[in-house]
Amino acid sequence: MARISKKNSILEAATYLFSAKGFSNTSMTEVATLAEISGAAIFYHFKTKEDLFVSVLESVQSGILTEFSKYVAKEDFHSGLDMLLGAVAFHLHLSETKKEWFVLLDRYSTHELAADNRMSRQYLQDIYNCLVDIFEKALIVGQQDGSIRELSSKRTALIIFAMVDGIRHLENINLYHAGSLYSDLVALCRNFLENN
Amino acid sequence: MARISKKNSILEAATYLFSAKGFSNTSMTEVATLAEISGAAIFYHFKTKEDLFVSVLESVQSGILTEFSKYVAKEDFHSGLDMLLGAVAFHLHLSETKKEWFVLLDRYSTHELAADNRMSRQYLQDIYNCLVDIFEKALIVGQQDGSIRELSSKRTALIIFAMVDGIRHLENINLYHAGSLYSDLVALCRNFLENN
DNA sequence: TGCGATACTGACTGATTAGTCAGTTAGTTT
DNA sequence: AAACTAACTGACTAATCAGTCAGTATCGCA
Repeated sequence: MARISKKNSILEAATYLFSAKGFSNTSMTEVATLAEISGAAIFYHFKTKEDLFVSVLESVQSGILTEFSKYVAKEDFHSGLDMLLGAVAFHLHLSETKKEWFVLLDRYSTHELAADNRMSRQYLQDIYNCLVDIFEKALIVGQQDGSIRELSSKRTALIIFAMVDGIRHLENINLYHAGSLYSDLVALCRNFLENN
Repeated sequence: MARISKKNSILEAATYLFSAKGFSNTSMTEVATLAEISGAAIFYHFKTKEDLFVSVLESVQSGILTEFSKYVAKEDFHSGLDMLLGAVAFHLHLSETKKEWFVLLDRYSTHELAADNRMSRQYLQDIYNCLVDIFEKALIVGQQDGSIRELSSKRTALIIFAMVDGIRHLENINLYHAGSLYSDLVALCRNFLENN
């Protein structure tokens, strides 16, 4: 079998469609068409539509986790504050290059599914913990090296995550030109965190 | 006709269901059952399902606009900074008491519909402009009375809106206890805006 | 009383959907 | 070459859905 498994092209098609149109607005037939496979073939690889969705979520989880660990491994910072601002910028950057992932996470149906599907819930938890942890770690480093003032690292990490997330949403609703706010956001973070 | 029009109970049922389950996961039959009316009766009052949704959005728009104008009319502030922090708190408060409204606004389908429905787009624009304007006005007042330092009121208003919105989302994903972050958020705003 | 309009109902339809299944093809092993 | 298996297909089904329609009940009003 020279070509990479059809299973993968189903996953890719499903990721794109679930992200672009949502779970219930995407039919298995559409996924099959995009993956260039018969409708029935999907049910050979994935038991149900929900099963397919969980697999998509799994691949998003693995994608986000590896992207962030690659980023952390590569970059080298002068201070905790720089590390945090860099993480904010990288988060915003990744959410543009891998928009499908983040749009999928923003969809309510994703969280509704996670409410009664253990594995989905776990994947979501992994993702959010990864996204928040990177801020928290930077905050702790920054407080140790003196670049960031004293404050609860856990709560502050959540607040910063909420801010970044909020900016992303603002961009998605397409009423305001939120892209131009990235620099303001970074400035706000610096201003708020810096050890005067 | 002693009882208030059935049209209203359809709207109420639809608001609840569209918010709780999403547009495509809510069937007209469900709406009818909850409104205690026959399935066909909905189509007497509303031409299509999309038409019903637009009416729901209209009622949410009118609800949010009146709630905020009532708030603005009632409260009286010492300074622009107090006005802004009050608006943040009120926004968070309203999003708890009228959760259906805000959940509906968070749903992707709402924005997808607005993308090719002029009236929906207008209602959404009204809502977001209302929510952002209240921050912008407070920022301008605060800069005039000296309680808030110099910064772009438009961009800062958007950032603050994004923050508040982000906190709301964080609460909805139900992984973190975001309610406890309200005070941290207000503190951050004060710290960032205050004219040292 | 009777007319017309408003507000509804039950029974239906055509389209779409997730999922099934019996069978076929292609590759691997013996 | 025969046997076995993994990957896949086309044709189907049962359920659900938005929307239609012909008819009915209830009302104000002439």
